[in-house]
Amino acid sequence: MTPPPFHHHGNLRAVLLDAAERTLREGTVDDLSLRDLARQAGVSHGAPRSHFIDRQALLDALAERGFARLADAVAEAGAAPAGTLVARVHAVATAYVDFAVSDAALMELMFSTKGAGAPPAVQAAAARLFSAFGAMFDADFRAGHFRGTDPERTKLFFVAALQGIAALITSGRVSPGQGGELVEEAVALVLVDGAPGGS
Amino acid sequence: MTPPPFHHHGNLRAVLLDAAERTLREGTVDDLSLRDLARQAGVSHGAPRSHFIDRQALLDALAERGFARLADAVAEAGAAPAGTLVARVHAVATAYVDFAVSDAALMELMFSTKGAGAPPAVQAAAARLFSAFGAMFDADFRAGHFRGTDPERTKLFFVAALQGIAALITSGRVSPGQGGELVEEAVALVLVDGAPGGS
DNA sequence: CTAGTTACTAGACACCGCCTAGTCTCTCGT
DNA sequence: ACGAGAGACTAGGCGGTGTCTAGTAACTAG
Repeated sequence: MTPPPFHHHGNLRAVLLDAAERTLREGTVDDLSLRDLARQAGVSHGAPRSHFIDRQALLDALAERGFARLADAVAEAGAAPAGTLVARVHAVATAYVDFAVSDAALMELMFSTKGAGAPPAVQAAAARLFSAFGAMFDADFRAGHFRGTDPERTKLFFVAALQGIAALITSGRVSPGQGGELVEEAVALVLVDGAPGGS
Repeated sequence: MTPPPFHHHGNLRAVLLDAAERTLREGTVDDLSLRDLARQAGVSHGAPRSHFIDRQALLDALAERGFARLADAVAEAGAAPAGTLVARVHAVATAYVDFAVSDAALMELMFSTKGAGAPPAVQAAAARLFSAFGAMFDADFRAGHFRGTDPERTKLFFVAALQGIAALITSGRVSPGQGGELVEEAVALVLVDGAPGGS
């Protein structure tokens, strides 16, 4: 049953990434240690080097995964066919900051790739997230349901606001409850009919 | 003239903090090394321990300083007696994201203090920033010049938006130019008369 | 069957944060 | 005036980390 525990257990890369995500969920990015991950996986401290040339390479792979997961979560939240526009926007916004809050360390890692130094893979994953975000409400933008003049700018502003709200929550500056209020404020300010859908 | 270079040169703490800020301005937070700072200051590797019990203590002191500087910058930008409301809000917003962009690593450090684990000094400095931010436009809030229903919530949302814009810029997701546009969008959305003051 | 590539082990190096002991200097109470 | 104590700094050591290198075992292709 157990594959020969010697060499080539084959999925070390995935095991390391999973362990890293687990560690990341209950700590910060600098709690991540290649040697510790290797220990958790039961391999020697040099083993990860076969899959990640660098510590940074491990971090990049985690960021790429994170962007993909976030894009999925956002897309799923926005794919509700029924429901008002404001409800859908609210769902997307909530999905975004929920992800950012529950995976705060991952989020920090995703957005800490300095300048243009990020490898193409994570840049592509990030671009996929943003384009999915943008395309989701294009029709509603054209229908004039959003405030602002330039759709592109308004969309970008919206994700900026969500990002900032998440940052304020994870840094303990506001409570999760206040965070929810801020999300409502965000959708209220961005839509021309900003009445909260629930009330 | 030169103070005896042996013991007690007295301002080691300030020298270390200055060197740390310099290092931080052209690198990330984990480029900071107590030993390296000691080397820069020309003291032994154990010397910093007289002033900072921890590496974290050094980081906390940097964060405290950062909050104070940010609060000053914001207060100065908002203290222009003449000028329209939108111009003043725009100035404050620009000051905020300019600081966040030019001192990106410091900003990350300031907002990475996990939960309530921050020492009282930095919490106080952060509170001073936020209260200054809030008190600045209280009269205008009461006069109904801001959108939103709850002033407190709108103010918090505003700083969240600025924080997010800064995050998008420093992570290379948007250019500084786009950042400026996003700032204008932010003040336009937050004020009832959102016409840009410059045009 | 052999050659090469890949996944892993094991050891070393330099760096780091942290701790401890020792030394020097300044200050303060008597 | 002087001795005690506190503070600032030096020097050394410990465990941990990332990275590099050499060696080994397994799979794969010719």
